[in-house]
Amino acid sequence: MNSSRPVTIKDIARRFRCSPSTVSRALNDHPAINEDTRKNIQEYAREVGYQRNEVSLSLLNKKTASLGVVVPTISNYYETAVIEGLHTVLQPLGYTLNICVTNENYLLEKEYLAKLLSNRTEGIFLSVSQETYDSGYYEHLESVILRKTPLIFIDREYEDFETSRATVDDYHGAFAAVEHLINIGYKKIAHLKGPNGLTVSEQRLKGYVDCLRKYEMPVLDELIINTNFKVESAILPTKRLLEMPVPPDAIFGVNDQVAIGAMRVVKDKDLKIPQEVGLVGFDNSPISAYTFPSLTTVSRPGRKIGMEASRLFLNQVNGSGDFSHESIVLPSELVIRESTLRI
Amino acid sequence: MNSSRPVTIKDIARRFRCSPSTVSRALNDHPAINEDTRKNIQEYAREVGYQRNEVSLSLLNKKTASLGVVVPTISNYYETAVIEGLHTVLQPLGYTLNICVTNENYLLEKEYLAKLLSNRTEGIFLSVSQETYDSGYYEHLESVILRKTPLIFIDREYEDFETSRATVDDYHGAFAAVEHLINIGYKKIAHLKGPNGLTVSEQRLKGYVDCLRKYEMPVLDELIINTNFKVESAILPTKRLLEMPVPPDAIFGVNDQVAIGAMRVVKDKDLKIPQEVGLVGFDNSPISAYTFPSLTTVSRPGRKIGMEASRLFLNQVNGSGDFSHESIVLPSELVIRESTLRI
DNA sequence: ATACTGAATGCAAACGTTTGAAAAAATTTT
DNA sequence: AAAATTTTTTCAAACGTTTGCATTCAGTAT
Repeated sequence: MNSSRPVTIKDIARRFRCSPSTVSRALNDHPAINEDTRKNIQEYAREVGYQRNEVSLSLLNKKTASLGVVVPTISNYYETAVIEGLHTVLQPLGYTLNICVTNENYLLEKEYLAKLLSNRTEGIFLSVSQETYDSGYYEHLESVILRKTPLIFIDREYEDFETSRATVDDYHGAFAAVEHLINIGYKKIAHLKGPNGLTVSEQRLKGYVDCLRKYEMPVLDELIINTNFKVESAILPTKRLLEMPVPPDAIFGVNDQVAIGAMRVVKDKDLKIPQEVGLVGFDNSPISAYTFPSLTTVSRPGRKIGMEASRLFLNQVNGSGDFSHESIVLPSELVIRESTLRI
Repeated sequence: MNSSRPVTIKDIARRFRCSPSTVSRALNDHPAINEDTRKNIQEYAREVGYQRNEVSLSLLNKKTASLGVVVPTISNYYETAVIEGLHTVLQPLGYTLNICVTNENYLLEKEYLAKLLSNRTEGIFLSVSQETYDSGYYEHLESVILRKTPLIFIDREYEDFETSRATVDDYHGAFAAVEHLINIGYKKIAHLKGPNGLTVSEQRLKGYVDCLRKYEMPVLDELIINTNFKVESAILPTKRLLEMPVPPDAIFGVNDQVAIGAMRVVKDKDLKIPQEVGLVGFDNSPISAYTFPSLTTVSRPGRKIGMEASRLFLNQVNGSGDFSHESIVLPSELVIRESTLRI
């Protein structure tokens, strides 16, 4: 059934009773080839739909022009934005992106990295899975380092390796968000935090905590509740918060999804936003501008992160002499909208 | 700088003063290899971090185990769900997914397909770009067909080719949505449609139109307005609708994003949902359940589509004898929520 | 006629791996 | 000790392409 073997240079050579070298040169417009020969061969090649076998070329040149992108998920606005950013820069340069989704799973991550190396990928963009982060097992990265395959961390970093990384300044973003709430006059600010162990979760939590401390407000454990970044994971925690004897008057969600989940619960309780409860998210996802009320949030430039990460990669590849390992931290910006617009 | 050439079988052979064949067999646990030799070689290989060069194997076996996924965008819930579905089925079978984003651009799509073929991809999942669809140029697919590379259409189909495809029943989903609005008692139903030319847009529009006709309601051009699937593209059209002398009392959005945009505008005008204006979306994206009010929508099983598409691919590959071209149409289901819960 | 130039083509090796068949080495049987 | 058998290893080809160097074949200058 799959009988139609792709046409090769040898096939063409046989047809013209010449050597493969001649065909190769003809197809590549080598000057030493007779004009007629060239034309005939090129025409015939087009006719039979010849297409260069890049696999053999990869083997010969030890260049694959393919890059690995290993991420925990792609069902998020932010992650897809990052990929888009990578794409924007790297596609025009001829690179192919190999996107691998780990589902926050250590074993899968390990497997993917091994596979990418086996496939002689020329560079890897990695946002480590939560399991990896939790466990602290980073042996699977050793081989990447050993092979000197450029490795760029995205967001979730690992400090023991000398690698480049591009991250967003989660800490200051969170800090600014909470400071904004305090400035407006909210007195009891809760935080729906992300999964334990992840840099993003921890950094945002730290921004929240440090800001409260700076303004000498108490940091209460019962006001810090876990979520898994998804809308529905915010529902129960928010309910719990609002049923406290003295409920919080503001909620800082670890991302927009969670904040929107909280918004729903607040409204179900017939509490006014922002008058009775203030709400802040994180990400500045497209939808955050169109909820009712619109959501105050912290922008997180995913596209830019992708583009910066590409730049870091290219620096390493083109870099003369030593690798120049760089750490890029993009600022995150507070975007004030209706959900905190207390008058 | 990139001085650390990966260790090859030849390197190991030299080290043990034996032939590459022996090393290869030792590494693959071939029975004809002496136990000691095997152990020594395997241990050494592990030590120096040997990793099989899959590129050379691909060349030898004419198998790449890589599949192309060509989609217009990945910044959508639905598309990422499809990819997740593909992933779920194909990753465990050892396939690598090569995700290519065309940005609805014909030239890029063409380029990607050529590249995938050159890289000897073993199958291609394609959701054609809008430009392709509009222009009707499908020549770039000829070579895929010619090479008998399994080609699975996702969503947007092209009827001139004998290929498999997996799509959602947009037509009946839309029909059901509008019928539901009519049943509840809405009298003047507008439609925020998707970009012209795309199957999804057209099918949903057709469902809308046919349903109105069935119930002998007028189909008014001024109630059908274009959007580009994004939230913000719904804002102006909805404003225009609501400023009509006799505004519509229900709006059917081509997707959830658009419906949520409309929701925002309706609320800005202080109109009650669902009492004064009914709203329906399409996709059943996670957020649609948590807007306020929650959004009635039509489910669109992206994950399932991905899994079905995988199945179609596997059928073709494993299929004895002729290709069995199949067309899978998954049903879409109405999910009734608060935005149409008129009492 | 002979040597020299230049154009056009072919040869062979290389990239890293696998594999059937042949060869070599070790072991057993007579 | 020779023959037969078994175990272990090597050879060589193959996958498709490129490329430096050699070769061939004209044509031109001496």
